[in-house]
Amino acid sequence: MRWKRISDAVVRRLPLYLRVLEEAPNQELISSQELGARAGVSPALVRKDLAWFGEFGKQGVGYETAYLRDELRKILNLHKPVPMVLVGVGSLGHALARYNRRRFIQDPNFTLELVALFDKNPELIGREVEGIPIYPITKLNEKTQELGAKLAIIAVPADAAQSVVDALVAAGVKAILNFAPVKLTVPDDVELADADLSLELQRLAYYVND
Amino acid sequence: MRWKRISDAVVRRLPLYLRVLEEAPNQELISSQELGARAGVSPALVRKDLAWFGEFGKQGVGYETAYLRDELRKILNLHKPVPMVLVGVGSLGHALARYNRRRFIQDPNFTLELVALFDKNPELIGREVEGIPIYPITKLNEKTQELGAKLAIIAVPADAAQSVVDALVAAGVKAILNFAPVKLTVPDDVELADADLSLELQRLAYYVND
DNA sequence: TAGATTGTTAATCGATTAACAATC
DNA sequence: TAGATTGTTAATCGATTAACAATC
Repeated sequence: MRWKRISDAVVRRLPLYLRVLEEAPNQELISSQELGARAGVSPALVRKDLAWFGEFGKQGVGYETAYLRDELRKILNLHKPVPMVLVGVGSLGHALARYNRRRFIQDPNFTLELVALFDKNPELIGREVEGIPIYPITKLNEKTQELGAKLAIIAVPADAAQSVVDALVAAGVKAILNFAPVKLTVPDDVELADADLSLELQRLAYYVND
Repeated sequence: MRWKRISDAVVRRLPLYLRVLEEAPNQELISSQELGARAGVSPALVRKDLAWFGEFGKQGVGYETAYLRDELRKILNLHKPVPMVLVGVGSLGHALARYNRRRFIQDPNFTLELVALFDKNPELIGREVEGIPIYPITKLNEKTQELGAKLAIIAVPADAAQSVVDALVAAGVKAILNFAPVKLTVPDDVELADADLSLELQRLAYYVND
């Protein structure tokens, strides 16, 4: 880590700020007031969040849009290509792969590049999705290391997820986005984010009054 | 709302507890200790969360698994079928529809039923995904009301998302899961959850040190 | 009865907001 | 200079944890 341990709540807002800045390329300056309004965050919190990483603004003036954008990209490691792998090319995995690849091709700001897919189904091996090859899961360790991927997406069935996580961690992956509906365990130095759609929908059902 | 306004942090954990209970159908009793351990939550917090909705346990004994499960289902409105619609049948929408439908068919505990899909692409109209019909977006209001759907999923491009949200709200939808990468606006009585995959991946990139 | 565990209150912790001196 | 806005400290708010009396 380049800075002291920053709270997850803070890190979560950084991509939000970055998006606002990327959507305002013709604007020279932006105040915490305006940045906050567009990101849905209070101006004070915008300033406090940014202050964890340095002094990016000028008193009485605001922040230089392009400069702050570049600094945020560096903080988020998005200033250079980030290779990424995906495990589990079922219908969800397939869709996620297409989604990401297209985003990568169409949006030059989006530097997260899916470079390999893995599945255990022999029928899928050798095929590709939007030009990304599908490898057998037995090649996971070798390929992941070869490609230098430190970020991974998991879209395998629940009962296979933990063993896939373990294999990814062994291959040096440091952050995982998990779509399988199970609680997974990772070492302290690996970040795990759950994108559990069923859980989210069940939560939303709470707000649906008869 | 059947109870006073309950914090979002609390509601978010309820489906987690429900899952643990559903995965332990042969166990008569469960303590806050055990329930918490399996859900990844402290025992004290489990008890406090549940206490917002009533007294479900017995001192010195714990909670009756089946009873607590049924109560949680009622709290989350999952004790009866919840009709749901999805707008935007691109590759992501398509995959989400398949994913949900299969889950609904295979898992009797999963009562969220996708009943209609909408898209503006004329080529898709009249087709179906896993037996769910695709309607033109012009029929959104009529069909949503007819089917009584109060929960919706949005998987349309960013620039179409706000107008879709407005149409859903007008049709009586009370909770929306949004996959489009934009900040959307809804009235106070509608719950909006963002499932912004790019944002989540960008956040994870922070943890990938060179 | 003795042991265990709930429901609840008080203490702690962390995150957000308010306020303002510094300064562009 | 006068007006505006940052970076930062202090105050507030809310969520989690600790502790324990009630009681099964």
